[in-house]
Amino acid sequence: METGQDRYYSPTVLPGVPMAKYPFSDIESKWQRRWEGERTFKVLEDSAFPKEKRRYVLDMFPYPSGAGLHVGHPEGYTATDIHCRFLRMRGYNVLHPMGFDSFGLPAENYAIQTGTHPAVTTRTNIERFREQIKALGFSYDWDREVSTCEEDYYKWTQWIFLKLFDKGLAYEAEMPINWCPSCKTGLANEEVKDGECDRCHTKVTRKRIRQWVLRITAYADRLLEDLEELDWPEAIKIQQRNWIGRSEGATLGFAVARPDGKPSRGDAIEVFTTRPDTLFGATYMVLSPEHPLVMKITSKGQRPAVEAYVESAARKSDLERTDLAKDKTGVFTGAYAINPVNEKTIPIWISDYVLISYGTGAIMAVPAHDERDWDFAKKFKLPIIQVVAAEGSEEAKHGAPEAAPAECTAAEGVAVNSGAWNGMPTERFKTEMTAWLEEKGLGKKAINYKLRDWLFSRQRYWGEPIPLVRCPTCGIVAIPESELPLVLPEVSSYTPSGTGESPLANVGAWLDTACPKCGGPARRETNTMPQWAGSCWYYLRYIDPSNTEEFVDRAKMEYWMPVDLYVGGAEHAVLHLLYSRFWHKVLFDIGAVNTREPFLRLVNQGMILGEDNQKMSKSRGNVINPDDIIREFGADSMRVYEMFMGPLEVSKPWATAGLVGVSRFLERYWGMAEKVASGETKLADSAPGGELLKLLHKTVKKVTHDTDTLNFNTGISAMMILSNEAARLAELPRSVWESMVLMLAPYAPHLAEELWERLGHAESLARQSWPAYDEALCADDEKEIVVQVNGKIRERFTASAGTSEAELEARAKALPKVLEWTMGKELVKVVCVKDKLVNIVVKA
RNA sequence: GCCGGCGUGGCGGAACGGCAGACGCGGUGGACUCAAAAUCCACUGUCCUUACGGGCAUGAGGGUUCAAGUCCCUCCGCCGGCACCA
Repeated sequence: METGQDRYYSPTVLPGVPMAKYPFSDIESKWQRRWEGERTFKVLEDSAFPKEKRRYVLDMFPYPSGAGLHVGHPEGYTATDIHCRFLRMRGYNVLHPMGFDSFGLPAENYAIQTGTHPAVTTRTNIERFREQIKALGFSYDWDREVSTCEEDYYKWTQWIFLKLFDKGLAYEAEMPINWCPSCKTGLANEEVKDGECDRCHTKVTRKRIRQWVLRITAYADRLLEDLEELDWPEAIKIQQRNWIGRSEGATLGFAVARPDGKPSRGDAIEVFTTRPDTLFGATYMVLSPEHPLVMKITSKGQRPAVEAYVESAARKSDLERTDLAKDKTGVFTGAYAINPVNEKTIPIWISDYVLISYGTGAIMAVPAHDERDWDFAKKFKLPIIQVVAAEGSEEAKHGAPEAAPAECTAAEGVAVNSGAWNGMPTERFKTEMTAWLEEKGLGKKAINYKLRDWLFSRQRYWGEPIPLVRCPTCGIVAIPESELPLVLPEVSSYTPSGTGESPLANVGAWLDTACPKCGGPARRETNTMPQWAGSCWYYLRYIDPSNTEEFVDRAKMEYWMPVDLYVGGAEHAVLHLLYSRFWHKVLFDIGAVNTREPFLRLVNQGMILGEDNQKMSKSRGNVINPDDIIREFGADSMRVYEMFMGPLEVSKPWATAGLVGVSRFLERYWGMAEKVASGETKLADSAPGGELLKLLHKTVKKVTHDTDTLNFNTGISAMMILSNEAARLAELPRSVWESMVLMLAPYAPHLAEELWERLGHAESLARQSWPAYDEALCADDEKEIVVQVNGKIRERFTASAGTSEAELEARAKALPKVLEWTMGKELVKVVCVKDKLVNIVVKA
């Protein structure tokens, strides 16, 4: 249907949008072939580049879904590509790789439906993704591509797991886990959002199964502290800090009281508190329903009620337990504990507002100074005693009644109703009380984290098999490194087995093996690793992707690491970024990497929304497909438009209409080249002068700076201004035109290469020197000086740059317009800013 | 509820505490054309004024300052994260 002539025009995307005129399709495929054929972007560890002239610029690699690329993917990829091309032109050796995060549920679910092996689906999808990514002309070194589901990759994922296992950082536990009934697999805490599965939004339930767990909590402090040294968005650091949730306080024991009121010898209830200063206000205790002491201390009379409560709590999902947060529930156990500071007997309750998984699973309740305890005490009519008073208040000075305050407050202040400590400020009281507890052997300083260990096993097929065997005599045994990779076997059915085990449990021939230690019969681990495993270390494999001896060569790793710039979506704020930091630190500890942190600088690109300002989604029908855009407008237009839309870090709506402005900008370059070719514009060898020279240098300065700092939108704007001016010229100085083409190159590399070639250069401009600018030529000789009277602009005049403030003031005061506004008024003061303004302040 | 981030023309967005609205889209008028498209030129925050000019404008209200979109306080709205973590 298409004729040669209207090949570049299609009315389908946006009727009424003008056709593009330059032959971008031919140009883009030509240069993509050239780059590929000549390995233009292949990069080696060349020692001629000193350390400071090397850069590792990393994109978050995609999961190759069946839907193909959407316009969000190329945003970050374009940004890094522009930056990398710029760096190469500035003489840097740049590592810029791409790969695929290719284990994961979608391919496996498709396999369950159709019987197609996930590897087949995955490879097809990767082909498609790679093609789409290449169509945008990114300067990746494709020789370094990795794919996490390939044996020669996951061999090393398994190898790292064994290192974790050797270090005691991987352990097996039977515990209630987050279970997604739809994915039929366990989930890490980080993968549960609002009680729903992060991936499929099914409500998560609880289930007890045998699990592999990684001891990420052992690294909590380092994961927290080392955030300080990272050049990451503050928001992401805060999210990680909150997720780790470090809190300082004390643990202390409360003895359980015997019927006669004396402390029993054996049972003490240990609690964690961040407010040891409020101990005198602890009027009751609460155990989590799962607390091991519950049944032991419960009195006969309360037993039926307690048992019923424990059982109903067990039946509730985490979501229900937190959803019903507003209304507290609980049951008295019939037992009492003794408050160690005043030996008062206080009742012990159980309630599900106390979590078994945090702290000790038990609390001392201080209802006067904790909102949750307050609600609970009010509901069950438990005593409330104020023990903190606002500094300077009446209570602080003269003491408070031993009763409930008007309202609950967690604010700090000074102690009241606290015996000898009365009047002591909270901060000091905390330390003194902790010291007192330590001295008496009742408690000690303690630190707690919200972070939980990482539930690492999945009951699914399409992931890295965990390289362990279970031997009846030797227990859990790691398989020897020489047997890696432990290859994922073929299965007849991908459906998870009903028992909650992975489909691997049904592959007898694979399952039954010999124990590597004793040689006796043993059974392989059937769980696989979560999707995060492969992405935890892929940035290291890019450095040495085909090494069969090591996960990465030491010298090469030292050549490139750490990653200088990492660009990707903010959705990985805690998950991927916390997990990889953890693995990296483990690798650091075993001497396998040379830096404590993997990613020095992190930038999150904002989301690209649909034209309706909503999140792009199939159901909303507002999805823009990059293939269509490339076909209608070309990859260069797509690249430049995505960068022109606004700052990289913010979310912004797509507007195909806005794309035409960028398209026109690129066409102008083409048009200029055509005019040069036809002789309509003369390409002059003479040097530019005057305003044009100044504009050129200003533009080079601006584009240099903005490309370096990733402020692409304003850089493009500067090039537009220059090109608007240059296009008017009948005589175009060659040096101006060449600089324009070179500056355009990182942004619209195909067009720029074509224009460069038409300028008579045989070599690609990929490593041409970036244009230089002369600071002196960036400054204006004449400055427009604004004259304000009482802060309002009344007049302006021009003065040569650097004119003294005194002269500016004199000239400003003499202007007729200014005299009109100041006549007959009292002069208060005059503010002068060199090269900018004069503000005359007068009074009526 | 708590913790972040953001509110600027019709739209996307610019703006070291110093000319608010760069650049682009859209719109209006004009040139070119038989006509259109493309291209080029001019105008384009808003109100008052024939004009010259002037007033008002960066979510709302206060404050600091000679000067505030920018700094501080209060409030409102939107987006993101966390959510009984003792």
